[in-house]
Amino acid sequence: MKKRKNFIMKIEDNIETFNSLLKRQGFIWGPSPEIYGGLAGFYSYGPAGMALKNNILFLFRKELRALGFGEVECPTVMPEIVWEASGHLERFIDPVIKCKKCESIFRADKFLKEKLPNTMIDGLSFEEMEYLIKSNSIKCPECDLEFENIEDYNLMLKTKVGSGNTAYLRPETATTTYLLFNRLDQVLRRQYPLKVFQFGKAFRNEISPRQGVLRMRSFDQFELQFFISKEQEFNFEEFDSVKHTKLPLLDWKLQNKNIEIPNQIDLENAINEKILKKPAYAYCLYLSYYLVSKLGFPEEVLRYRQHSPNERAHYADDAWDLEIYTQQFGWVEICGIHDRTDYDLKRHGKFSNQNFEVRMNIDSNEKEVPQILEIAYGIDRIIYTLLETNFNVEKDRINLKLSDNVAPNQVAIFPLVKNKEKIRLLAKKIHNDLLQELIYSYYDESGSIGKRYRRQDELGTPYCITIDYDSLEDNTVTIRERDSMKQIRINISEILLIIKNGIQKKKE
RNA sequence: GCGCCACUUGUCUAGUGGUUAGGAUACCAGCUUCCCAAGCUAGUGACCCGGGUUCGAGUCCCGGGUGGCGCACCA
Repeated sequence: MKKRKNFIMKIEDNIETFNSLLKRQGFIWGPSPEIYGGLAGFYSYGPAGMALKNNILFLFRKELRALGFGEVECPTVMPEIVWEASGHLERFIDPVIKCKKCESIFRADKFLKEKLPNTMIDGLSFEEMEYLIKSNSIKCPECDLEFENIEDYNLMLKTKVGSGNTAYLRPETATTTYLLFNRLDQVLRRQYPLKVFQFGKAFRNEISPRQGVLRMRSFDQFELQFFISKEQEFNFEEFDSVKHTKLPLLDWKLQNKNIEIPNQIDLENAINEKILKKPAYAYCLYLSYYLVSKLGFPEEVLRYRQHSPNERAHYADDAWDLEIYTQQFGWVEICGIHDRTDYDLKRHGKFSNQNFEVRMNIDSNEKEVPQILEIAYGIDRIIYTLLETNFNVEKDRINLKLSDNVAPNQVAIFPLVKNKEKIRLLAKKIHNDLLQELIYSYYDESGSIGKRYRRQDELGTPYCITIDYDSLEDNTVTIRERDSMKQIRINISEILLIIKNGIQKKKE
């Protein structure tokens, strides 16, 4: 009889393998709703993705609590006046001209600037721009038809509340945090800088969302705010303890020279060399790095890139992006650090007729409107980049090298064979005991032992514990480490400690 | 939004007008198994949606959706 050749499945080391892993293992699904064909820019998280996300949120919250931050949560819908005050209404509505024939769409102001280089376009009203189009007989470059009126394309999702009041879904969480300023000032007892953060959904009606979860129309932000005095920005206590931290900084002057490689520079030097202006802002760069460093990104994929002056948002005095290098999309912004000055509070003070001037320095009677420094993470982008940069194809397996503290399953428990009842029962007992200790344990008895190891490797589970015949005699089990695939034999009573502290301690 | 291309089970794919829509893998049930995707047996599961052409459409045509690339957009 002919023996069938062992089938060895070749795992392709490419981005398609990664993309299918995201779906197969239940990290990210979409566009949602998939059964109806999907709506572009909207995605869902499966159980594995949600477990990962919750682990990240838990870590961030724990760290921030230790640093004295308070957490708030605001509505996702806010009335029109909020966005008038914040400047988003003006900045997020683009005037566009549409060709009636071929449906081509252009930004009206940019298009006019190009066609009429000698005319001042900035600040013109829609009517004035329409007049320019008609008087100069400006035509569609595609099909030569004359343009008619200007329409607005609104990047904010608009809705009606109650009896028809116009409201918008927030395009960022930050603004909604600022609206709580007078409350926070009281409840945080004027201990400046006030430190707060908010996690939640924000919405942008992207014209054409692409790149999967990197440009969603509904996405999660995690935004930290410092309300701080001008004096404190330059004289910031915590800066001293972090000033020797080196960060990979790519300022805009380097970018202008087409330099792509950041300088590893310590923060004190960055201040001295005027790459950064304010120690408090430099501390924000440090803090943004500190939180991300808990998640297990490889060192070499991370950099800080400064916005050039004309790339900055309407409110920003200085802006740097924390970027991660990905195979699929190149450098991806996962966090923006913005010096928003007193722009937001001044505007909201004015539009709401509130006085947001406070006395921030006990030595002085002077009042001032606080400055705001912001650290804004895109949680979905963190999840995507973390998964992609931790994804590895090894000889005959996929290994998702997630850190112990973010992996969806902390440990998996297997009976070596499933047809020996005593082994199964012991395995289930160990599994249940771990669940009781709030360890995310996963029980699996189906297929061969090797297949079960592979399943967990794809989910990034750092440890697998196998209960075998010897376990019944001497209360020991094998624990197998994901990356090395090495196993050691430990006592059942040691499991909990090893899961909590990592296997390194045991080896030493 | 525009142009070009694509869309078949959970995933990857074969299928150019008549197929019980094929395979791999996954999953599930059972057997086996003293540690890394083994083997055996059985099973579930798909033509993106709508319309048209045709005796007959996964296949051709039109519209829509979604994705990829290019343009535009991305405070």
